[in-house]
Parts: sequence; structure tokens; C-alpha cells
Amino acid sequence: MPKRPLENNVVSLNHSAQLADFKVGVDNVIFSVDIEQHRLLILLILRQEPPFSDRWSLPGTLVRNGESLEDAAHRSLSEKVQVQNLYLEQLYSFGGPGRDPREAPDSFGDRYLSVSYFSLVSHTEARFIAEGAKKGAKKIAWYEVGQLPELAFDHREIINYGHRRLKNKLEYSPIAFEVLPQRFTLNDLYQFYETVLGQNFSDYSNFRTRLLKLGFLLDTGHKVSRGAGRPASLYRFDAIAFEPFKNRPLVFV
Amino acid sequence: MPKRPLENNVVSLNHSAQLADFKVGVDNVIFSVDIEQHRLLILLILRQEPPFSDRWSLPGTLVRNGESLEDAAHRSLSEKVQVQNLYLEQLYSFGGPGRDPREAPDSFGDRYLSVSYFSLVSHTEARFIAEGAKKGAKKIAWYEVGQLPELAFDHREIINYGHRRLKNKLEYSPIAFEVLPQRFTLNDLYQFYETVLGQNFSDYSNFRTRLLKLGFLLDTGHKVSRGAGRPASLYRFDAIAFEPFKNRPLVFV
DNA sequence: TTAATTATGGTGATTTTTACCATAATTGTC
DNA sequence: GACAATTATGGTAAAAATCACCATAATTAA
Repeated sequence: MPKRPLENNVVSLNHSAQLADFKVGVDNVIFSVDIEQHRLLILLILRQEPPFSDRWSLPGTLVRNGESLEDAAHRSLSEKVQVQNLYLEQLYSFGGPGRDPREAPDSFGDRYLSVSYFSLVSHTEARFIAEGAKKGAKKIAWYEVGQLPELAFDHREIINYGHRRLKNKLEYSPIAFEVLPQRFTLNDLYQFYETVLGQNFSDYSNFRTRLLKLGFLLDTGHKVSRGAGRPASLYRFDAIAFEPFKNRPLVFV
Repeated sequence: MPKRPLENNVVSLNHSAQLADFKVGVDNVIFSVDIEQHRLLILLILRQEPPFSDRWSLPGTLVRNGESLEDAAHRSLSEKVQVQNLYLEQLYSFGGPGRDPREAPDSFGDRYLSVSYFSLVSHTEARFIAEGAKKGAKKIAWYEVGQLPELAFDHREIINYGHRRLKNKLEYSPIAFEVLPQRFTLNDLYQFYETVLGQNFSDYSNFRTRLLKLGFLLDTGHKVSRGAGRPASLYRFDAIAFEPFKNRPLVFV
């Protein structure tokens, strides 16, 4: 497709100010919380092809004809990991000139814009898809947020953005319950929050009383014993009882 | 540019799954707060050319070669309104297939992606640029958020998103001080918050004590009299004293 | 001079947060 | 089977923050 000249209003720019053509990709910051080992994980893939072959990067894909951005984000995830329960939302778009080495240096080839997404997947459910390694990836792996390798493109920046969003989101919305098992103990929930938000984000006892007072955690009546100590009650999340708390902070750091 | 076939991994999709080509535009939700008349305003332009000619829409522009997204957003603003003090940030990207009538129905032409931005400009400073009406706009006007006309494209949805972000942002960050005059009264500030967040968001007296206790509003020593009543102290915002409050709520609704 | 108006700086009741502590119910050990 | 260790649970009291007011100060308008 030939470049079209801009509608000729700005005389001084007329010869050079042309509309850029874009390829649009999605990049997905996929988080998973391992409460047993107290690790906050991000899914990375080892790139197989240039640019940045043999560098770790976020799973991503270019958007296809007829495909929505969110569909593409879901596809980028489902090609790498199998999981039922997940939360996904758009993060930010990165599209400055020169962010992708595939762009021609004369600035007349296609630009590459990345619409980034952030996902949270159930750690107990999540399974790598073996076939996923064929789709442009040599390897798939979970990395702890504190121990990331060097990354391709501007993916480090995207991750920083996603990490901030995850911490913020956790305080304001019930995304934890999207990926926790149906029935969980209050300690499970506490470990989840602590793993994401960092140690001493709140006293355990106060965390319990605050959450229970809100009234959207229902005691299922069942108990579970895990090693020594008094058995813990299993709770479940009541989405209807949560409604009044939408857009309100649940926990203060 | 010819369509490139996808790298041939997925046999069943191979014949149809092709990468989409995009034009990328920015659309800008430009807010302005008129504290005298207690109005929250959005800048709209009356479109001159198809698609949606003679419909009101957000100011926007297609991204040019060598231009960053944020530069394009700034340009879309500065073509319509002259203003020194403003706040601008990226909002959300809308890019589903079929969101722009210029897309070919067979889904093999260019797609149109809109990276939306949200701006807050000083109401006292802001002046329409006469020449701006030539750049694809028949008219430029401020509309109250509660009284918007029918809009082009999915701009109504973009505005809803922007309005939510504005209200949220105002509670968590000092964007009001970007567009208030250097020196302002506490009542100015209160009117600003009330105009954006709605009536009875807080008691005036409690608003005053809370903000003053935080310590980043400095009394300049000057007073100003506006009609009847005791003269009010003029304050200024101290950005350094504000640092500790970053990412903390200032006002609860 | 007096009333109306706006700004300012309180007060005390109520609620929330915070830092703890005591007890209950289990497992593991001697 | 007694006892220690461990984890869960449900408190308490002090401190802090929120909330609904109110009294007074300093100006303009009549």
C-alpha cells in the first residue's frame, strides 16, 4: 500500500509528514502466585527467531485480520500455557518510533506497536503447553520478578508497568479470587497478598478481621488440616456480597 | 505492501490467518474544569469530512512517521487549543475489527486502532485556535460532560473511560495543581474537586483540615477578597513536600 | 450601624486502624 | 498418654482518622 500524503494544510511539513503504517502486536505480562514457596512469577519465553533470538521475552503475537486485541492477548497466553481460571486486562500501549529493530531505519517502513496486557493465572492449574515451544519459543519458564534475565525489546519496561498494576489491582479488586481455588483458607489468602505486596503489608490477625467483617467471605463449614496446628476453616468468595465494595480499597499497604 | 502469510505452524489456519495492517490514531479526551460555573467540560470538534461528517467527535489525529504516540496526542491538542499548563496521559487502546467505517468490510484492508489519551488543561488559560477549525473541524466547542451530543465512532465509550480515570486520578494524584493558577484559595481547590467528583464528596471544613494537615499546601501570606465575606488566604502547591504522598489517596469520596 | 456573607479554626462523638494477647484445636515427640 | 510445638481464631485497648457539626473572624452590602 502506497503512503498517502497528508491532507495538505501544513505547507512546511507537506513533503515529509506522512502517515505511518503499523503492525500491531500484543505482549502479555502473565503473573502467577506460588503461595507455598512465596514466589511471584512471570512467564517468559526464550525467543527462537530474530530479532532478539536467544533472548528471553514476554509471550506475544501480532494481531491477525478479524481478531480483536483482547482475542490476540488470549491467544498469546493459550499458546503457551493451559489454564482455566485467569484474569486478563489491557495494560498500556508502547509505540514510539524505533522500539522494534524490524523497523526500517529510514522511518518509512512499518512501525511496530505493542498493546500490552496483564494476566493473572492460577498457579495450581497452570500447565505449560509442549507444543507452545514450537510457536517461536525454544523454552517456556516461570521467572521470579526479582530475578529476571535480560529481556528483548522494551519488555523490561512493560513488566515494570505490569507489576505496578498488579499490586494496585490487588488492593482494589477481587482478582485474587479469580485464581485461588474455589475454597481456600484465610492463610492462603494472606500468603497470596503478602507474596504480591511484600512482607509486613499487614498484620495477619488484623487482615483476618478486616476481611471477615466485610462479609463477602463465606465459611463453607469445612475444615482442612495442613501439618501441625489447629485445622483452618475453608472459605469461599461471594461475588454478590462483594458488589458494594467495587472500587473501594480492601487492604491498605 | 503485500500481506505476508503467517509463519506456517498452524496448518488448519494457514490459508486465512494473516496479519492485519493498521493505521494508528490518537484520540484525546480533553477535560477542563470551570470552577466559577461549576462545570466539567470536554473539548469536542465538529467533523468536516467523512466518515461521520457533521458529527461531534474527540480531537484526534493519525500518527505520522517518526512521531511518538504521546507526540501525536500533544499535537492533536495543540492544533485545537492553546494552553501552557496541562496534564496528559495515555488512557486505553481501542482496536477491535470494525470500529472504523473506513475499514474494508472483507477485513483485508487496513484496520484503525485508536490509542486514547486523557488531558486536563487550565480553564483560565485555554484558548481555541482559530486555525484549528481548518484542520478537519468545522467548529470547536466545550461541552459539559452531562450534556454531550451524539458522537462519532466509539468516542462515547472513550469518554466514559476517560471520565472514570479523571475522577480516580484526582483522588490519588496532584493533577489539580497542574491546571490551577500558581496561587489559589482553599475554596478554589474545593470547587475544583466538587465539580469533578460531584456534590457532597466531602464536607468543606473537613476537606480543609485534611489537606492542610498533609503539609504540601503553603500559605503564601497573601490574601484575596472576592465579593462579600472574609478574604481568603492564597496557597501554593509544594511539589517536594508532596513526595511522600505519591500513590496515596488524598480525599475519599 | 447592622445584616449578610465567606473564611477559618475548632470540638466531641463515632469509627477505623493498629499492635498486641489469650485461647482453641490440632500434630509430633517422648 | 502427657506435653510441647504449631497454627487458627477471636478478642482487647490505645491511637488515629473520620465525620457532623459549631463559633468566631473579617470582610462587603444595605
